[in-house]
Amino acid sequence: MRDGKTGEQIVDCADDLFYRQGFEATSFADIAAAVGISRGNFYYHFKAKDDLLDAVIEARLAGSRAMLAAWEAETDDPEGRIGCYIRIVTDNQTEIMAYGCPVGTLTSELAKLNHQAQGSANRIFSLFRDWLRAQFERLGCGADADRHAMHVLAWSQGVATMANAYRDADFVRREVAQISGWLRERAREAAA
Amino acid sequence: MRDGKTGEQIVDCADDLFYRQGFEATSFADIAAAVGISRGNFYYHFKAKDDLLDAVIEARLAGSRAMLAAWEAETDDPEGRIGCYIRIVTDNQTEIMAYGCPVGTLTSELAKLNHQAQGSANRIFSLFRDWLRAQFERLGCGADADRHAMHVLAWSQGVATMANAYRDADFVRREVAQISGWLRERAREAAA
DNA sequence: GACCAAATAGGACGAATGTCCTAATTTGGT
DNA sequence: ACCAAATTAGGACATTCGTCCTATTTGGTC
Repeated sequence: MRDGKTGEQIVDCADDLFYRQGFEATSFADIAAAVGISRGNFYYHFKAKDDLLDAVIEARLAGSRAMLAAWEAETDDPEGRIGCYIRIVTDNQTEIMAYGCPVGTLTSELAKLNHQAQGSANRIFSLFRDWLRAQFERLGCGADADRHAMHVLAWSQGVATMANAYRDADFVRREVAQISGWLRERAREAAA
Repeated sequence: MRDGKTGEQIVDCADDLFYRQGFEATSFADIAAAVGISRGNFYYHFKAKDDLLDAVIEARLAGSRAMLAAWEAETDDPEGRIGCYIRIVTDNQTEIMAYGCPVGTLTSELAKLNHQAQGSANRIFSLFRDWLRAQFERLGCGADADRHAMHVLAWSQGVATMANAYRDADFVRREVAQISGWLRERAREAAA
């Protein structure tokens, strides 16, 4: 499973299609057409669709970890790092306006399907949550760190949902400015 | 179409199932079993699944209008009315933690399916948006009224998404308290 | 060049889907 | 009691789905 190039191509294409069309709405035929292989060849690499979903979630986890590492390399300042997270919504504006947040829309879909992979998908949320909490702790927010992390997560999810509904780039910019102001205040009050 | 009791029962059951399972994941067999009619009888009331979706959206619009009217009857105070909207997330906590926001999850799903009813579903958002804007205008927020309305909408969507992911009632309460504080500040600065 | 395991293609399978058709039943007015 | 219209039931339909099975091809090793 997941060996060599074809396995990775399947995961990459499935990742993309799951994001743009949703998990259930994406069939093996869709993925096979995108990769350029036959449907039958699928079960050599993944013995079920759920296994493919697991692999996609694992890939997203790895991608998210790499993104966090890049942000950590970019700056040592906690406020700046949290700012990196905030800027996701503007950096990926086009995709978010078209398809929403990859994490939020997947977890919502899996929750409705009552799918076993709900827990795995939530681990992506927890990855960001824990990382944000660590930054808020370094900022000196103490016991409020996790609450602030949840607040920022919820903020990004709300912005993504409304950006997807209204495709309004100005709204996204305004919200980024507003939450940045909130973050600055948290940093100021923690310094005191 | 939509005449008499059976038509309404179909819409009610479909509304509920679309919310709990999603639109695409809900089949005619599911709805027929819930209503207690045969699958074939369906096409006498709705000639296609999309027509049923339209009827469900229309029913949700009507329900939302009724809710707004109830809030308007409850209090004349704009801040109090906006507070009614904010309290949705606690009043419907159980359902939201299990299935998310009915409006947000539907629009997200339809966006991914690139479904024609996207526009209709967005009208539910706009119903609340316009109503909230009107309340902020009466509060004296002037040109910021629509931005505040979008902010409150995004806030509720973010809270619903995270509540759904983590099923954390305390988080919901904290966020309600926080946005209520924000609202009070907007009222205070508008009064000045 | 022979051999073998890995990888791929293509089709078969049953189940489920949305849709449509027709016959039976119920309803309401005369 | 009767009839026409409204309503319902049940099955047929083509299609698509995830899954499985079996050949065939590929690529490397002696």
